[in-house]
Amino acid sequence: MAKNCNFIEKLRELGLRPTKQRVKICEALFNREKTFHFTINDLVKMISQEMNEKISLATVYNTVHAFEKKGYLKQISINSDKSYFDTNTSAHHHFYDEDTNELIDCNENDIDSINVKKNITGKKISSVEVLVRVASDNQTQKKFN
Amino acid sequence: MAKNCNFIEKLRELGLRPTKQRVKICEALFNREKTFHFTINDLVKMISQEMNEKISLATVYNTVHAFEKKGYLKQISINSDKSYFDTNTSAHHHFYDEDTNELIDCNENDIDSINVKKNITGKKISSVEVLVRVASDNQTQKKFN
DNA sequence: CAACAGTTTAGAATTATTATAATGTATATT
DNA sequence: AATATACATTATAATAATTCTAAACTGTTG
Ligand SMILES: [Mn+2]
Ligand SMILES: [Mn+2]
Ligand SMILES: [Zn+2]
Ligand SMILES: [Zn+2]
Repeated sequence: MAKNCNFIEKLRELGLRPTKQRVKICEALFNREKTFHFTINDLVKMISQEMNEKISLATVYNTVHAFEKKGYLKQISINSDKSYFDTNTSAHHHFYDEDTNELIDCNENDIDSINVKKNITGKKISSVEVLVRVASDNQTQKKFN
Repeated sequence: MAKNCNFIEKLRELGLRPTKQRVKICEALFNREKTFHFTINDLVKMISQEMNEKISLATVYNTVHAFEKKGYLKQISINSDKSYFDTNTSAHHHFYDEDTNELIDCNENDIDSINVKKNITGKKISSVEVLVRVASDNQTQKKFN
C-alpha cells in the first residue's frame, strides 16, 4: 500500500469500502517512511492518543485482519501472549529482543538463505521464517557455588 | 524428565512439591515413548477425558509454566491464537501444517544449520528457530480469467 | 424515493490468561 | 505429638484478548 496518499482510492481498489475508520487506520499504518511492527493494542493507542479518534476495538481487529487477508499486513509468530503485525509484507526474518519485547527486521544478507531438505508429501512450503531471540549478555549468568 | 517412572521423586528434585495434580500432569505429558506437541486445552481434555480426573484450568497453566521454567517444556511460536508446548526441549525446528494445524519436528538434518551474520550490540543470541509453513498443494491456486 | 442486498461497525459474548484469596504442607518450637 | 509459622499450591474470581452477531450503513435497482 503506497505511502502518503489517497487511501480512499486504494481501499476501493481492494474491494473495501473507504469508511472513515478504515481511512484512519490506513493513515496510522501506511502514512510513513519505514515499515514497522505493532500489536492491536499499539494501534488502538496510536489512533486514540496521537490521532485523537475513537474506533471500536472490534473494528480495529476487523480491519487489520482484512488488510492481512489482502496481503498488506503480515502476522508474526512470537511466543508470549502478544500477537504482532508487520507492515513489511516481504519475506523476511526477525530478531526478537527478549528484554524490550522489540521485533527487529533482518535484511536479506543478515541470514543465509535456508535450505529445507525434508518435504512433506502432498504439501507445499508456503513460508520459511527464522526467529532469532536475543537477550542482554549478562542475563543468563549461572551462579558458581 | 525420564519416562515411565517415579514422578514424585523427580518433582522433589526440581523443588516442586509432588501434589496429585502435578503427578497426574507428569503422567499425561512424560509417560510416553515419543515427545509431542500440545495446547493447554489439549492437556486439560486428556486429563479429564482419558485420565478421568478434574484439575482446574488455572492449575494446568501454573504447572505447565512451572515445567517450562524448569526447562522440561518449551513453548512454540505459531501465528494464530493457539499457543503450543513441546515436550521435546532440545533445540529443533518445526514444520507447521496449515491445513491440519499440526506441528511436526524437524530432525537435525532436515534443515542446514542457520548462519546468523548480524549481531545486535550488547545482546546475545538465546535461540534460533525456523518455522516452515506447509499447506496442501492445491491450496493457493489463482484463477485465470 | 423506497425496497432490498450486501457490508461494516461496535456492543455483547466468548475464550484465554493471570491475580489472588483460600487451602495445604513442611518445618520449627514447645 | 500438637501447634505455630512461613511458604507453596490450588482454583475461583478477575482481567485481557478475540470473536460473534445484531443493528446501522451504503450502494443498487425499480
Ligand atoms: Mn488472522
Ligand atoms: Mn510462559
Ligand atoms: Zn518485520
Ligand atoms: Zn517440537
